[in-house]
Amino acid sequence: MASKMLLVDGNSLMHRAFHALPVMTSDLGEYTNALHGFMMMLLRVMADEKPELCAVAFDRHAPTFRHLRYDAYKAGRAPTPDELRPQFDSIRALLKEMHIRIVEMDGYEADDILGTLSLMCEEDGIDALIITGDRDAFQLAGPHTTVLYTRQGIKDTERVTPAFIREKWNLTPAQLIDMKGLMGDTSDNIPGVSGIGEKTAQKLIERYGSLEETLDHAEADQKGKLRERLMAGRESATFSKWLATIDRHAPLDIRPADCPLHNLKDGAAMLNRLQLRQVSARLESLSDAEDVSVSIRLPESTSCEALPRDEFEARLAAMPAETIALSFGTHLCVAGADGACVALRLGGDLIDPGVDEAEAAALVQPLIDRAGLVVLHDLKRLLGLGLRFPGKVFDVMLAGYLINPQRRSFSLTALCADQQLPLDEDLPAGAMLRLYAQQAELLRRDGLEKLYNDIELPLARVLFDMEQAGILTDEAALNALSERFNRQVEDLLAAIRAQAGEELNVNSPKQLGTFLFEKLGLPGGKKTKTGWSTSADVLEAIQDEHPLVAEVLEYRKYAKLKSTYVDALLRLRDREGRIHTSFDQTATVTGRISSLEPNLQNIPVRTPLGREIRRAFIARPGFQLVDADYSQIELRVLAHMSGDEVMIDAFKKGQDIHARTAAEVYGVPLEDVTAEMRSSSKAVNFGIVYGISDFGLAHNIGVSRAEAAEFIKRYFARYPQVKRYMDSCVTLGNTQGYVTTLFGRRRYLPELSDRSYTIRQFGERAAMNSPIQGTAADIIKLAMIRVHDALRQQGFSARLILQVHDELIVEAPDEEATRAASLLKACMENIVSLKVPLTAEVNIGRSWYD
DNA sequence: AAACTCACG
DNA sequence: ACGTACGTGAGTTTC
Repeated sequence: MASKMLLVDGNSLMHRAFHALPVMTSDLGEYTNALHGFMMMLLRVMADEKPELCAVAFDRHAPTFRHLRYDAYKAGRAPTPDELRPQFDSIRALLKEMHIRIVEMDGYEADDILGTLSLMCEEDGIDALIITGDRDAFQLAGPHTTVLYTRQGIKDTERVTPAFIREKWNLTPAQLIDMKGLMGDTSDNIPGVSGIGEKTAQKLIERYGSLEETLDHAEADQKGKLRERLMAGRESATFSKWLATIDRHAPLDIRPADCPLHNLKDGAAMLNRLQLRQVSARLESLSDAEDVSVSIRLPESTSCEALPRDEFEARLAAMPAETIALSFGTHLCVAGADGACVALRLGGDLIDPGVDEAEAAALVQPLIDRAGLVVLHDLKRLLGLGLRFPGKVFDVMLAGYLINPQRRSFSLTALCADQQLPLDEDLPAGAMLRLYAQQAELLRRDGLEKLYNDIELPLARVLFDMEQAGILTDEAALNALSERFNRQVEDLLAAIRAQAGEELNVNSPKQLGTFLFEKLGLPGGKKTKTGWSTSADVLEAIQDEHPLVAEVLEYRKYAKLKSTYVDALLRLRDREGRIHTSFDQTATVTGRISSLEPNLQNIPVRTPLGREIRRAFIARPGFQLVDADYSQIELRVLAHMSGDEVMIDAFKKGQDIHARTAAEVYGVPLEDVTAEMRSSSKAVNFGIVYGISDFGLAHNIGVSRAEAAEFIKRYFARYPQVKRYMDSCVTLGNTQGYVTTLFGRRRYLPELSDRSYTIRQFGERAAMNSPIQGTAADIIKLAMIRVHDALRQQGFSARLILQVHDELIVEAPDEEATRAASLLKACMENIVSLKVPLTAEVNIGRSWYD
């Protein structure tokens, strides 16, 4: 395979980065915004393209006559801003640290150097990739030279190839210079022919092929104004073409092979000193990326047919099995990389009986057992059919989730549509092979391979085991609660209706709102789009106005507990009394997992009454529940990711973080912090993690917006690096279009460029919250895999059975409980090493309540 | 199916 | 002038 060289227009990219980003400084006051933008861009392209060679070119000032091109160029430009100029020295130093070759030469612009190097690449059989924000470089595009043009800002790049240029102007790359000779370029101070713009220039060059031909035929072919202009502008046009022509023969004393990339990480120290943490993180992940390239020969076309059972079985037995894809839907469909594709009709009706799913699974198992790689959709579901996958697996659903967690569906249909792959809904295995090839490339390009291989795929097996295990519930306890709640609901309902004097449906917000705010005339603000709001906070505010209001609140509490929890749990118990939730690994945009049918991640705990429900979740006889939860994981993640010294110090010292925050913000010694001070500081800490706004904080802790704003201001004054980090999240979201967790999980943020201010604000909060929430999710997922595997390897009977975001629950035999507790705690605390310790609190008890 | 409400981290 | 804390799932009513 030909190697690849990255050619960077240093000046152009620095200017682009500078103007795209707000001014940033290190704590020593060095300007860093252009550095940040430049490096993010460069590292992203490196991650995407994996070049072996790289050089960065800079313009070099040269005051002699020979270097007219440079002066002409310079004359048209505003002087370099004071905040940018010093950053050129810094970028040179940084590139040196990273062993990236800088190329510059008196009298030559960066684009001459890139033109020369790209020509050398063509001679040496190397693919050249030129990164620039200068459209002049388009002329350099060729069969082995692609221009990555950074558009407005630095997040978008356009791949400019000869085909692209042909598409857009119907010209060759070289003809762009002729066109420019005619039209000129005000930003580069190229005069062109006055009165001729892009459209006319393009038409003329398209017709005559070159500037010279155009000018030679002007007198005979043209008439009127155009003829006059062309004839008058002849000299200017020729000069302009010369100005626009990039010199591809600069006398450089290096060749592409002299510019290998190596030891990029040596730049880390300088990045840290400049506090370019995001760049650091990206540099880190860049070098860590594994190369798990896919090599399968995809068949030209797959025609697939449904076969009778015997024939199907025979074809499977004969199928080559280096790589196979299989899908269970209306058919069991199996495709091999050789293009063979066979299917078996499943679960039909009485007239046209298909084969039973479990039976079909048994038929295909031998093929799976000898397969080198099985491509499938939703491993966890297939495990549920009784299939086993001893070898390598590629799950297109999980891959799709990592590639973009935001899409609403990860069905095979949706994923294929996403990648523009045709799909036969009944016989999709062939399409799955193509989908796999495309996704594998995307995972590699986006640095998601580690997340896929080390987290999501192994986690699917862990979640499957957890779902199968389930959790035991105490039927008698649930029945008792049901009856107790039922009595309360009935009594309260009767009391409410008696006072109301009508058969009010308290469950109907519409009826309730009308009654409270219109019939009774209680004060209440209209809040929802359809009418009166009757939410708890509204009702709590008017409790004293009428005794009925408090009773409605009471009623709601009991009704909720009964219907959503107690009764639902009773319904969902299996024969042994165990409840099996389903974990959805692709439901959230941040990387958390969700739980459904029933949702065991929102079992009440905050109120004493609700907490009673946890008494019904128990260990089976002779077993204990071992429960461990991370303490303040999100704030610890924030401390790590922001690098904030104060916050890191608090966690290192094992301090109560909310009290420490209060001490900082109120400016009092830790021991003088009152409960009230701690409580409001706790709310601010939550707010920080959510992406703070003064309005939100004010709303939450019941102070004025101005007071909340002041609070936030003082907070950021004491935690300046948190402030800086939050800002950088938003900046990153804007520049690259997404934010990432510590492990590289992405969330795209189209909201940031929405027309609506409200939606953009939302995007900013999501940009701040997602890396934190997502990193915490990554960490606990890793811990789950470790716990699951460790329990088995060490011969425990104990099993992981539940996850509630920052909490893991294991069911362990009595005699294993203590050891399981230690293992759980150790796994969770040591799964990653951050700048602050992670701590997990463990409890052992017969019930979840305990 | 959407809206409202409320349970959790 | 606008209108907001982040991430979920479920039961009920209403359209």
